[in-house]
Amino acid sequence: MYNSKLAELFEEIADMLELDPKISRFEPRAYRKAAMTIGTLQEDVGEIYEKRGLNGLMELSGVGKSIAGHIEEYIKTGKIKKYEELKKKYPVDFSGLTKIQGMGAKKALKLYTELNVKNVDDLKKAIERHRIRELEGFGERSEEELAKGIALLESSKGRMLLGTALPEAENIVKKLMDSGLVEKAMVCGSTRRMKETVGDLDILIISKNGEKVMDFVTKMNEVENIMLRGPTKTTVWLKIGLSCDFRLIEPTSFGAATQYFTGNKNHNIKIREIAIKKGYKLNEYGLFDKKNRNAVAGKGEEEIYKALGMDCMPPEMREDRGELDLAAQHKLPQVVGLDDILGDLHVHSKHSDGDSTIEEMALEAKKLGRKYIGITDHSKSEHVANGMDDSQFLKYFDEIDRLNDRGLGIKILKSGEVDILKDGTLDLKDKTLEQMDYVIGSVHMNTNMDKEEMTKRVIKAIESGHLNIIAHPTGRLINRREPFQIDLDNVFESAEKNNVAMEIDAFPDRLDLNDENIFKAKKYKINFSIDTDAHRPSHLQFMRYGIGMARRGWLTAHNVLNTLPEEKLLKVFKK
DNA sequence: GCCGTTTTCGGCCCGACTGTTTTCAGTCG
Repeated sequence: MYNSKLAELFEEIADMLELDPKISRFEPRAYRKAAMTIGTLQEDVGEIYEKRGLNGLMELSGVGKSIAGHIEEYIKTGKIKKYEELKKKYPVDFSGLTKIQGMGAKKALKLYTELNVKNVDDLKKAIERHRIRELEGFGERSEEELAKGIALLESSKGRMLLGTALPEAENIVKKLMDSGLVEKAMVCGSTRRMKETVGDLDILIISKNGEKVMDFVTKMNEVENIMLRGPTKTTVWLKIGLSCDFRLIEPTSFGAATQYFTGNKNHNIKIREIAIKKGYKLNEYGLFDKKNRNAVAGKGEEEIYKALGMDCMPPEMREDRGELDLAAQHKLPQVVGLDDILGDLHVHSKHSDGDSTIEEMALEAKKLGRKYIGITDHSKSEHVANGMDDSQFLKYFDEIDRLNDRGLGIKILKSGEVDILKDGTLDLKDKTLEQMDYVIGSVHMNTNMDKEEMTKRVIKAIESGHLNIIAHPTGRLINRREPFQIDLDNVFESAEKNNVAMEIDAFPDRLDLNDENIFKAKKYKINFSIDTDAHRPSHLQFMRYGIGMARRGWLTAHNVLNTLPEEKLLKVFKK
C-alpha cells in the first residue's frame, strides 16, 4: 500500500512549500488536498496506476499532472525528487513535529534555524534546557504549551473507538441538559457521522448563560484539564483520553453551525463552493445572500440544503462520496435505520464464550424490540472460546427448542458461528449444520495466510452450500489487529453467486465490514446482516454502531436481511 | 498545483483563539 506513505510525503512537501514566501500559498494547499484524497482512499494508488496509468491517477480529486507524476515516480523509484530537494534545504522532520498541537511548519523552521531542532527528540531537549522561551515570537508560555503538546501526543496515540466516545458524549450532553443552563446541546463532528473512531468531541450549545455554561463544563467530573477557554469556545481534555470542544451558538445560527461542525471537511468545502456558485456565502453562522448580506437560512440544517436546491442527508452520508450530487438530483437513498431492525443474527451464550444463558440474551433482545434472535455459539476449533462439538450442538438445539416451546415472546433461531478451517472446510458435520435455521461462518485461526490462499479459503466455504452469512469478513480489530490479506471483490462476487450474506459486525472494536468495504460491496447484489456479536445482554445495544456503518455505506433496509420478518428471512436462507 | 455551465486564466472555505504583539501571524478545525 502506497497510500499512507504518499499522503505523508505530500503533507510534508506542503509543509516545506509553506516556508517559501515566493511560492503561492495555494500550492501547499493543493498538495494537502491530494494528501487527503490519497490518505483516505480505499483502493491502493499502486493498483490504480497499474491498471489505468497516469490517467487513472489524474481522475482522483486534487491530483493533476504534476502530482500524478510524483506518484508514478514514487512507485517506480521509491523516491520523489521534489521531496528530496526540499528535504536537502530543510533537513527537518516536519511530519513528526507538526503532529504536536500548536506546531506548524513555520514554527518548526524557526526552531530549526535558531536552535537546530530537527525532530521531536531535539525539541524535547530544547524545552528541558528552556531554550524556546529565549526565541523571538516565542515565550515561556509557548514553551510550556509545546511540552504539553508532546505529552499529549505521546499519551493519545490512535483515535478512540466510537463505542467509547459516543456514550461519553451522550453523557456530557445529558449533564448539560440537566444543568438547566442550556436550551440545546448536540454532539457534532465525526461522532455524529458515526465514524468508526473519533479524534475529538464537538458539542454545540444554545444558552442564554454563556459564561456559566463555560464554567460548568470546565468543572465537570469528566474533565482532566482545560486546554483553552474563550467566551464562545472552550476545549477540555477529558479523563477518558479525548479532547472535547464546547461551542456557544446563537439560535438563529444553530443549523449552520451543526452543519459546519458535523462535516466532514471535504463535504463542507464542496457545499460552500456550491453556495458561492449560487450567489451565497455559507459559513457556520448561516447562509447569506452575497448582494445584500441577508441571512437566507441558518436555524436548521434542512433549510440550508433546501435553499441550495438539495435534500438534506443524514450525517453518516456526509463524507464527500457523491452525496451532494444525489441530494441535488433528489435521489438520496433512504438509508437503513435502527427502527428497521427486527432481529439480531449473531449472539453468543454460556454454551461457548458468552456470559449469559440463551434465555437471558433472548429476553434482553425482546426488551430492545427485536422479534427474533439467532444464537450462534462457537464450534469446537475455537478452544479458547469453549467451542462445542457436534454432540454438544445437538443438546444446545434441544434447549432452544424447549425455550421456543415455552414461548418467551421472541423467536430464537438455531444457529452457530462455525469456524472456516485452514483448508476452507467447515468445523462441524453436514448433519449438524443441516439442523440449523441458518449458518454463520467465520475465520478465527491461521489468519496470517497470504492473500490468494485466504481468499480461496473463504470462497471454498461460501461455495460449500452450507453457509448463509460470513461473519466479520476481514477479521480486523480496530487499533489492535490489521485485517487479513483477502481479496474482497472476489469474495463478494462469490457471495453474490451463492446467496451468502456479508456481516456488518457491530461490536465496537470490529465494525467489520467497515463503511468503505460496505460501499464497495454494495456494487454486488448481496445481502448484509447487521449483528451485534453480543457476549452479554448489554452488548445487544451495539446494534446502533453497525447501523452507523451501514448508513455510512449507503445501505437501505432492502439490503439488510435482519430487517425482514422471520418467515421471509428463513425463506432467503432456504434458497 | 488543481480545476472548469463564471473560466484554459484566475480563482482557490473561512472564522476563532493564542501568544506575543502594539495590530498580527500562526495554527486549527
